[in-house]
Amino acid sequence: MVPSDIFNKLDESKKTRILDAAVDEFSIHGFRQASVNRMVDRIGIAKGSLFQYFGSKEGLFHVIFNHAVELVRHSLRQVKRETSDADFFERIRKSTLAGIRFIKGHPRVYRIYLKMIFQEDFPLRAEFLQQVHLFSAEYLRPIVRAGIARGDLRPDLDTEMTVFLLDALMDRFLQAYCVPFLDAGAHIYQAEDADLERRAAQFVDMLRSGMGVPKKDNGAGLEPATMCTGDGNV
Amino acid sequence: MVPSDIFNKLDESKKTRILDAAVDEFSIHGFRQASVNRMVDRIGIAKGSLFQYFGSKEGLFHVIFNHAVELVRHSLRQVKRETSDADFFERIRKSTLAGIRFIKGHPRVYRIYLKMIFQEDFPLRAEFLQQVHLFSAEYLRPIVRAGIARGDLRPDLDTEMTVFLLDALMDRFLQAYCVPFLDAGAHIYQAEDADLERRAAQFVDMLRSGMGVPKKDNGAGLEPATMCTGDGNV
DNA sequence: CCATATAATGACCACCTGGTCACTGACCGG
DNA sequence: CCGGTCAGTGACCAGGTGGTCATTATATGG
Repeated sequence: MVPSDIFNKLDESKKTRILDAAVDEFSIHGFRQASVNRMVDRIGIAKGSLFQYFGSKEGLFHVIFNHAVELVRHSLRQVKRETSDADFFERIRKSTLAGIRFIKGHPRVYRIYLKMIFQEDFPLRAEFLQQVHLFSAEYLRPIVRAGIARGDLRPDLDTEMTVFLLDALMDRFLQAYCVPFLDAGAHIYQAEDADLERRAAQFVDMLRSGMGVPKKDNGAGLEPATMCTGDGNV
Repeated sequence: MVPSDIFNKLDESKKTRILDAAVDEFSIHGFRQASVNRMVDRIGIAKGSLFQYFGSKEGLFHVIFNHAVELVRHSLRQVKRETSDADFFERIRKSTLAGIRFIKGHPRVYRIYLKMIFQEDFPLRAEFLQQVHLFSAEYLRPIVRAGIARGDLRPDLDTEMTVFLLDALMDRFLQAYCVPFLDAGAHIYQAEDADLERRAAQFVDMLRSGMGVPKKDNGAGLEPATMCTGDGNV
């Protein structure tokens, strides 16, 4: 659960080196496939020491993991504060871009998260995913509620379904940024900031207005008459 | 690449037993963590036999994999045929539910797919994901184009972004059905058919109309006259 | 300078992995 | 009944795993 006193008494640079190597290993290989031998080789300490510090591979992971949770929590709080009085769609847009920023700042942490979702044999997987779920729900639901209250969102929305859609899309946006082949040709994968901004704006616009032709009056163009012929074909 | 002649000459029930055990093992453990020893134990044949049939663990996986691709391809073709003359949103709704049906029919195949996305060390990962990407693009893009042509979709849509959104949401809908904690409280995970139908309908409605309050006139259906006033504002 | 407490070490353990190959025994044509 | 073919076998291999612990090195205090 917690690094031993012996570990805490180490000088800071050594502690950093150790944790850094561990994060690296877990982010590349997930839990099971991560190798304690490789870690100690890279760090340059004896294997026995690692086990003295953390008890087991799982204990080591636990430490890394708690640290990651703290990072995420802190980041979420900050974004929420920064956007609290903005329009609903602006909040979503900014939150998405904040997610991108987080990934850029902590790419390995995000990779560990991805591994965790889809690898059955992570320790604490269930508890962890439960936490992420709570994060997401606790983060998005109030935003949706506020959006309805502010009059940004249709009041007849099903909150749960709305949260699901937002969660799904924001999550996928982030995944598409760092997992190849997940962006379905939208060129989000490792895109430049400017492109990401544009994509995020597009995506939020679509959230707002949907994909369907406006039911009534889309004054946009020419000959409004033809656009409103009752029959479906043109 | 291909099972040896020796394997093909086995009687059908034995072949099935072998492939079935392999699919099971891969779907539970992914590639790396899958154990050939466990497979042969379960099947009740000697380890040497498996290697005689498939050459290597990777060769065995290749056979499983090709079979899976064929299943998916077939399923996609069928859905496309069945829905070809429906309204855009109806096509999306039906496609999503067809996805659910596929997962119910081939849960292990879907699990292998999920593992593959997020596990770096799958053999052929890149080629495979490329294929899935093509499937998705080739499947959705024509539907979007047809939707615009039919007048179901706003003609000003960015096709790539639209495909991305659809892909993201449909994929997540399916994931939420079979991975816990991914449905953000929408109760899609292992839901009953009736609930799924309702959720799919809701989700398609949101795609159509978006979440934002309608810009102008939300006269809720009455007075059809107002629906076709030529001028932009009401 | 020694005695003691404490931390670092790496050889070692049991176990598991994918893969090999000399052997076995069933079958078949002559 | 023989010789030959051939699929099936499982003991065996080298290499890796997480984890242990007797031994050694280092620091501390009297």
